[in-house]
Amino acid sequence: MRLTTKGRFAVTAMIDLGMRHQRGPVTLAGISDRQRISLSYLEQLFGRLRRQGIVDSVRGPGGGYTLARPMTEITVADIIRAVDEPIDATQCGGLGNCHDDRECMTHDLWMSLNARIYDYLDSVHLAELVQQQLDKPEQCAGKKHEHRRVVGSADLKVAANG
Amino acid sequence: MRLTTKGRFAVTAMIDLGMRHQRGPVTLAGISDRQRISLSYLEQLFGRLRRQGIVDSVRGPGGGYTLARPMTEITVADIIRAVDEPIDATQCGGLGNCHDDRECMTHDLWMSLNARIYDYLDSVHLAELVQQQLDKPEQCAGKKHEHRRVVGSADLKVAANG
DNA sequence: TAATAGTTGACCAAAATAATCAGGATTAGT
DNA sequence: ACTAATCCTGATTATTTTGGTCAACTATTA
Ligand code: FES
Ligand code: FES
Repeated sequence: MRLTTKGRFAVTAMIDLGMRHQRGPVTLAGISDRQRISLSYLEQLFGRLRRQGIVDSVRGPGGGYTLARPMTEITVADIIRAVDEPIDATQCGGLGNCHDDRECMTHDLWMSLNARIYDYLDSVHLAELVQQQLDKPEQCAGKKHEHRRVVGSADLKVAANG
Repeated sequence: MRLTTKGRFAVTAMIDLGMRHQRGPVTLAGISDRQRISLSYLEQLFGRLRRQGIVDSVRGPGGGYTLARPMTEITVADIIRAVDEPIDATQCGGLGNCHDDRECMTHDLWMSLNARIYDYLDSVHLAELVQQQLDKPEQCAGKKHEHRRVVGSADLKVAANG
């Protein structure tokens, strides 16, 4: 399990896709423009998402990407797993080349920690995140925008200009 | 929030420390040998952990590192926060330099996702992980074992608070 | 007291690895 | 044929990881 900007970009892009997939295929150029993510990078990410069966692609003019499954059946963990290929296990790489009993602690430890985090990320569905975005009143609709503190713990300090 | 091998190594090392801090300071050389983590890397990691007040250091012969707080008051998020300096927010960096209405989705999205993950990792204490290791019988004592891609979703269940 | 050895502390630089981007090739609609 | 889009493969950049050196500190020993 790895959690970097790569996985986050993928989740962001998938939400963008989820918000407008009803109106036909969504182009990566559009996502790139809206979310300010490099088009080349998106292509790479969606290449993996497609091979993992999370999205479908339509080539040619009028094409783009569309969801391969309903949003309720796509979890955040699915997305991250697809683009951020999982670390196998530990330094043993699944071969168990540790010769003593103590080294295996690392192995089990990472595996269980991974499992716990995955277990959580598997409980968050794309539908929730999309709905969460749609529920927001036009927070920054053209004018000065004001961020609500949807999250309790982070010290969200935003300097809204205006 | 970032979750890479860096944070994982730190967690692994902290569990090793937690398992034997009762018998006095633990040397990084010992952790390096047991967990197969580069000594230089450990020094770097524990330098941060010390500055964050998570561990204390004792120099000279018989020295090493010891926990600065009881294990029940150290969370996984604490450790990861200490070694893996958190990403600020998004590309706007908390300043809201997005000029249009749509970009802010990224901001709130990442913030809330971060908060959810931190919220979870804050609920996992070092004491649990240490106990989890101590509870394990000799899992791979000289025996050959094969590893699989257990990172599915429900393959590896964790018995927390055992 | 003085010397010695074991240990952290801070720093730098190279090597390994991963993230990010650029350009061209391929497919399909008009 | 032309264009809009996905696909593919390599290059560039950033980050992680390791290795090394030297100084500071402290317990042990002579
Ligand atoms: S067997 Fe995988 S780390 Fe020991
Ligand atoms: S204000 Fe932070 S991303 Fe728009």
